[in-house]
Amino acid sequence: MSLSKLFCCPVKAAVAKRERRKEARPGELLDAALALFVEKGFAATKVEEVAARAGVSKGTLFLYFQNKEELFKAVVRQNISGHFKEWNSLFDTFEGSSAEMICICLNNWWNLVGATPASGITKLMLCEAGNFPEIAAFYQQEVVQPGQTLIRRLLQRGVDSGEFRPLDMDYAVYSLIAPMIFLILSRHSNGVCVPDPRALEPEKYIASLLAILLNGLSAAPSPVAAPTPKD
Amino acid sequence: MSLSKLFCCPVKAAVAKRERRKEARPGELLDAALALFVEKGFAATKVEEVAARAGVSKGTLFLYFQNKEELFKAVVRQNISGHFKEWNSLFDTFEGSSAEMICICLNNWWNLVGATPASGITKLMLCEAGNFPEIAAFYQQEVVQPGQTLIRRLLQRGVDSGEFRPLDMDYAVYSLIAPMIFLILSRHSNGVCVPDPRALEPEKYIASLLAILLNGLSAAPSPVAAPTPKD
Amino acid sequence: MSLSKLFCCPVKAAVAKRERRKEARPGELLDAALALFVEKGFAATKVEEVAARAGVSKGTLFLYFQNKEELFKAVVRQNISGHFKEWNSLFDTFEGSSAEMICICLNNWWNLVGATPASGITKLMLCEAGNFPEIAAFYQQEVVQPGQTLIRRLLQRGVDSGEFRPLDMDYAVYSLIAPMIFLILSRHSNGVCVPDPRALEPEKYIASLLAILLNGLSAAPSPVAAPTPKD
Amino acid sequence: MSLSKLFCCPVKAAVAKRERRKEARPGELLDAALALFVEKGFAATKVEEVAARAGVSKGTLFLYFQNKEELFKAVVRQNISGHFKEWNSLFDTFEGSSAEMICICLNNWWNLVGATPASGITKLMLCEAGNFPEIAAFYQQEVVQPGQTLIRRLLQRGVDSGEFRPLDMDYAVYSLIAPMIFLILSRHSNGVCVPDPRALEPEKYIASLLAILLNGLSAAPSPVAAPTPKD
DNA sequence: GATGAATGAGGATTCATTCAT
DNA sequence: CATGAATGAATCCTCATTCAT
Repeated sequence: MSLSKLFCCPVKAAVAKRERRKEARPGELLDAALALFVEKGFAATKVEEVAARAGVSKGTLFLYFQNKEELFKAVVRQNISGHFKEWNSLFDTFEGSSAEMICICLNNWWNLVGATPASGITKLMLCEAGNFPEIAAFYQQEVVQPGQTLIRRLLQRGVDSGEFRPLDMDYAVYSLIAPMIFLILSRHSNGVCVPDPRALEPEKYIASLLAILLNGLSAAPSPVAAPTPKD
Repeated sequence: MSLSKLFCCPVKAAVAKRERRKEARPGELLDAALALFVEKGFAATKVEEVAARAGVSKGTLFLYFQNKEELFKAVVRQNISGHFKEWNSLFDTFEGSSAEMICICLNNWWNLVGATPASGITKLMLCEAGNFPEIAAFYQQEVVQPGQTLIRRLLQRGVDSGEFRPLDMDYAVYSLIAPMIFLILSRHSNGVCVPDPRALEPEKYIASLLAILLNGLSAAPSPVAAPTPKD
Repeated sequence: MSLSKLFCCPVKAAVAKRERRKEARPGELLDAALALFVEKGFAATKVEEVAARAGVSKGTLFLYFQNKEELFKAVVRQNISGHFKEWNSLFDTFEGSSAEMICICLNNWWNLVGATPASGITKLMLCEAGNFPEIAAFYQQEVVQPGQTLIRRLLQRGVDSGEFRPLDMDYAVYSLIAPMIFLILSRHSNGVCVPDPRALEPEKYIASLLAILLNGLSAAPSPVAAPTPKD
Repeated sequence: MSLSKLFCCPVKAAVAKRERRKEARPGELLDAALALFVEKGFAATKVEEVAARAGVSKGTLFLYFQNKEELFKAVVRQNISGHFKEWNSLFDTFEGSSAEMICICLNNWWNLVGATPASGITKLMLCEAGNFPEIAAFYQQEVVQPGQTLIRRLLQRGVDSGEFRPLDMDYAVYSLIAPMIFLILSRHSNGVCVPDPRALEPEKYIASLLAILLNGLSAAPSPVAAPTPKD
């Protein structure tokens, strides 16, 4: 063992405990804040609660975030998952059917986003969009737009290949988006979406949804034409 | 013109107007409160704003509602549409196909609920469910359960008649519920659901949705089986 | 007595008590704030103390002043006496000697400003100038400049008439300003200017000062030349 | 060059410097504190700012001073100039005229106190006297009283020698004290004393003042009697 | 000794609620 | 009934002070 190791390491170790905490703090606070903001909303969440949940005192929170609003913004920024690059490249290289691809995407999204705490951010944004227009705009740009674009490409691919029937893309995209938002909300809505959220198994819901949806999108001639309402 | 008219009538009229206003007060306050609660959330809405929007003073609000929380409850109660009796009887007497019925129901719902201010209540409940468990439970009982039951009957009717394929009802209901919730949210989410809410025409969205969904539900043999994901 | 009086007056009287209070509040608060700011400084004064001294609660203060800083500004604005118009016209019409005029001015100033609570504003400005640059600039423009201009005219009048010897006005003005500032400070300095402020009778101080000063300003040949320091 | 020099000397030097710094710390902190207290007042000055200005961390400040108040006291103590012994002995041995002596004293005071950072202590005391009664009393005892006594002896000497006219000493002393206080304040008042402090050259101000004052004090018969106001 | 992360008492500010008019 | 001035509990945020490293 070299001398430098003899001298450097203990120093490092001594510093470590405090340093590690210091570096962990912002993350712990953001996690606590996410949970509470999602549960109670921005206004109804007290900074002291956030601090307490993160195991620190009120004052400590303000060492890391200028104020409650900055904390909120940081929460949103941290939890906006940047999966789009990955998903887009998956899209470019995928060789199977579009139905298969949609199936994979939805399940993938659930595992990477929907099932994680990050999903709470959608509920948060839905509730607080009115109070944080800039953040809402940021979220729209970073999440809503890329997501919609990706889904549009997914569907277009199926249409182009003749796998799906012709679609009005401006509306068809929501056939996939709406269920994802619903799935997230059902987890945070205390019975307002789904009587017993625990009875809703996301994988089964996705499977059930896809069974209907993919069949509905299919280009194969359907004997049942959707009736047009004559209001 | 007689003196009595000059003096009495205006007074009478003034009183009448006032009386009418007096009786209208609670309603005006509830409308104002709904709008603001939906826009900003319960905690972030100031009672003074509500009063101002209703054209009365802060104090007056407290003549009609014990406190802010009671105001909230009243807002929810007032805006919970009691359309289920009507819809259930419609269901019992309807003679057409189930696809047609679903189509009518959705469009009907949009006109009677979705397009009215009452729809804001759903957004409100989604956001505040965590802070008002009793109200959430009440909403669940009065809206979520009956709604789900009705939709379940709707689908079951189609399955029973052989119009729809067999369905796992516990999940299939959400194929219809999710889009409705999404439609409501898109109006209140400031770009968080839909980049430009004004570009989303509800009637077209419903039509597009039904075109896919009813096709997907149809019992006619479909050449495209939903692929099962192998994670 | 006219009918209108019969009906209007009682109403007026009924409203009066509350109204009067409402109109009196800002003044009461400003008086309380002046006293406390002068005594303890801006930062060390708690808004609750100000409110308490004015006989109201914390919250009431914020009905009349946006925040503590606005309260401070309002205190300065209210207490900046606008005596300069009056003094300038006095100057224009005065017919006696300049010495006499100076004498009158100083005593007049003492009675109208120095002896009133408004004098505390000078101490306040001296202490807080660093923390409130804009207000300091405002004070400089509204008080310091006009005051200095007036004094300069006073002295110039005496020089022009041959009553006073030639003076370097840029410095001579301070022969009169310094004592006034000193007089004000002595009241607020807790022994830091004058061991026992109560032993300093302002009128006597002014008289003593004038006895020396006017003699010193006089154009009459003086047998004692001020020695020039050879550093 | 020997190795020992290469390795030992720098180390020694480094230690030496540090030692020197270590001993210098309290002084650097006191200087920083003086500057900031004078500029912003006691309450508005943050200990962290003081530490930063002194180039150390917040914690270090508390190694040298129990708390902020003790720091304040130390600042006052350090900056109270102990020139009185010196000046008193000068007084006892001086052989020239009293006018000359006053002239020398004022210029001497300016050079030793007025022009140095120590002068800021007067402004500080004036502003904070109300919040630190004990320190104000200490300052009064150590500075105000000796200063006043010295000036009184100065004037009395002139009166006794027939150089000055008879004076009411209780007030005459302030003819000299007021200008000194004014001179100090003008440096720290941001335009509240003097529109442009940089335009006020202290030496010229002192000269101008003495020219008027000594002439005014002179025993030579003056043709202008100070008029008595008849308010 | 020196550091700076952590603390929590203290103070500014907001806003639901009351009540005299 | 309606008003809006007044209240003070509740909350955000600051900063002097402590203490583990």
